[in-house]
Amino acid sequence: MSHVAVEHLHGLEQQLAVLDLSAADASGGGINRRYIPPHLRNSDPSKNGNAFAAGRQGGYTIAPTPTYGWDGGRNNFVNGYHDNCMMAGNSFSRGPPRMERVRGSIGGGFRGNRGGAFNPINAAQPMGFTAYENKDAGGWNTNKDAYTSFSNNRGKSAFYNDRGNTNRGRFDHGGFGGGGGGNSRWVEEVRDEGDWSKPTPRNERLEHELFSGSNTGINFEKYDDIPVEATGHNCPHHIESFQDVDMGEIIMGNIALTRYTRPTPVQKYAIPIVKSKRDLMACAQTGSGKTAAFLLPILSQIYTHGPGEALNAAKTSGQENGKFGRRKQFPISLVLAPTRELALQIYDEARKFSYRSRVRPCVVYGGADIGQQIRELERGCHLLVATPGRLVDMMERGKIGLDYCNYLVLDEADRMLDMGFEPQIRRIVEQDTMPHKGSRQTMMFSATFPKEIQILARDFLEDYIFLAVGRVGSTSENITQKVVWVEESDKRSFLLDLLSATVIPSEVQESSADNVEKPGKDSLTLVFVETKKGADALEDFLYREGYACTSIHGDRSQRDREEALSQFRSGKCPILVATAVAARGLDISNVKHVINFDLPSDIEEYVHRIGRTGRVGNLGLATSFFNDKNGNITKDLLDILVEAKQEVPSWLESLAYEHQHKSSNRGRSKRFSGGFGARDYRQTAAGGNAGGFGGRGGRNQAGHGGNRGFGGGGFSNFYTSDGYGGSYTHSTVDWWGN
DNA sequence: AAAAAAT
Repeated sequence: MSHVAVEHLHGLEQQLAVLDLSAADASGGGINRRYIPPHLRNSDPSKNGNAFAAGRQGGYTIAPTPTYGWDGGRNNFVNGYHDNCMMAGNSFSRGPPRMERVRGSIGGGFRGNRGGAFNPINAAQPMGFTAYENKDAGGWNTNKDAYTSFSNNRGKSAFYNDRGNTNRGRFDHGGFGGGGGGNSRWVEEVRDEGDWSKPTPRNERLEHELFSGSNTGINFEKYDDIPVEATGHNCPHHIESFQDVDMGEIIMGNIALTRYTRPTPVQKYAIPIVKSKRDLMACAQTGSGKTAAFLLPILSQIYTHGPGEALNAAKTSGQENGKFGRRKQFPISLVLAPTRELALQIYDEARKFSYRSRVRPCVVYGGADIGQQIRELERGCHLLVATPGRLVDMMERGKIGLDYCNYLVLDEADRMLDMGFEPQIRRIVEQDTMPHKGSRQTMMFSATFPKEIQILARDFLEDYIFLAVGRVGSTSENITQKVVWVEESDKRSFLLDLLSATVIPSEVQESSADNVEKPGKDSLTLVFVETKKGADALEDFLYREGYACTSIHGDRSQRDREEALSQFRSGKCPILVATAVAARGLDISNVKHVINFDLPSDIEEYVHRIGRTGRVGNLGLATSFFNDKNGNITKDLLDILVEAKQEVPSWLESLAYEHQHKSSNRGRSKRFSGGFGARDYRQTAAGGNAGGFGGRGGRNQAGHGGNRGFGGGGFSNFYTSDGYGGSYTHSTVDWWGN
């Protein structure tokens, strides 16, 4: 783990010039002054080193961390209990309280808003903490007063105006709850009205459902290699263990149940940042543990503060005619994600961390029955995970109000912009009833930090901390990347050869007993193709060849997509043929081999794809079929291979050379356009990073921009964006001319 | 000449 304070501030001017966000700062109150990203604002670089960002010339990319799962708890569970330790660096004294907004109360009388039979509290469970004992970890520290320990000088902010909370607050667990039997409405009220910081009773069936999933192995030493850099005003100090920051007994209990042992680097930094109510812009990949990095502290805050106004709004929404639809829900937290599968994945995590709490997570996304989703919402929704389109739909139907959404997360923000979601996102965040920035807390996650994302950060975030998370130390060395020349007509037979070497045919697989781990489960192969038609055709072909395989792409029904994914994950179908839909974000562990049957035209897409493999201890293999159709990716691919110290076929080298001299811009990826020009390189290195990440040394390819300073550490993948006077060029025309 | 996402 490195926390690097970069000493110099060269390049700041260039950075600002690049951004040129001056007059466009409309959201800044109309003052026509140059926008300076908050984390760059400090005039004393020695205190707040941020040449890191400054030297980046407007954008860089972090290659993905492979999809590490969590340790199965086999080793070193460190802590049994909270130590009530507050971080010395926590900046609770920062500025005015964030949640200042006070909403007028809506409607009057109390009325239970959920007549449904859903009973979140298992009345049959005995109350009292004997039921909470967790022999593994003792994570439930029942004596902890999470609520008061975080009050500090912030006190109860006005936002969490305790209207309706006069009877919230410090109930003993016995005060409520015991009376739950039989009366679902009473139970519902208990769910909302009780002390949100106290765990509700156990539910063994649910507990088993949520936490019995296999925990996949992880090598923490590798994680510790991931360099992280935080810049910004009064950046809270990072934590080293989950016990270093008080997240309350519900969270700690669920951490124990998930058998998370130590925070990943992004969690070490993000958790205290979010807990101290700061906005966050994090460059990190799925698989770095970022889902938990925002869910844990957000949920912790919600447990600590209770539902506040959102509760009353939800209660009374059913009473207002017309204005609100019946039972409009007012989530306290919203997570936006680009793909349906990713949304589901985040939702699944949220269910774990909201176990035994009063928070009810929901997920909405397209392609699924909206009626069903609405019914789920109406049973209560405190944390909503959504894809943008369906959420807008829900808002327009009056099913969701964002008036009390204190926590906003944009996950895979770059991806969402790439997919054209910006209008919907702005519609959701800026043109509706969501609290303004500064009133809400906003967290953005993105693999890259191009200009578009910086603008979004400027518009959505307030005085944010910028977090740059590298990837596992030598990830690129964990993944063996092969590029083979295969003509189109030979691809299928070549694929069969490849598969026969690594995949067990389905008959063999069927024969193994159910209780034995299927051989296929450990050798999942992900085959990427470029088109949906191609995916269908190839799946068909493989099926006829006797392989248990399935496919996922955007034309398949949502049900089929989810089915395919689960069959793949479970090893029932150890081969998945996929289009770009599966390239990013999906946390599919155990992928041993990624095959680029068709290479993508965008190097970033390539990097994301191969990032699906490469788990520690399970060396990953990525094989790409290359032929003369792939000219556009030649140069970038070469750069990646060299950077990752992979074998480079000599024909690729000469092709790249030819290509470079043949034409100028064409075929260059937008993010990597200009590649690693010497100019870029010098500026990045001179920007203060040279030697900064020392690490294991050795990234010294001539002309390989921006990497030397980071040694062998994860930052070797923070590519600078260009060689064109420093501007991040994003063409509005894509490779197909659309 | 594409994929994704609301219907």
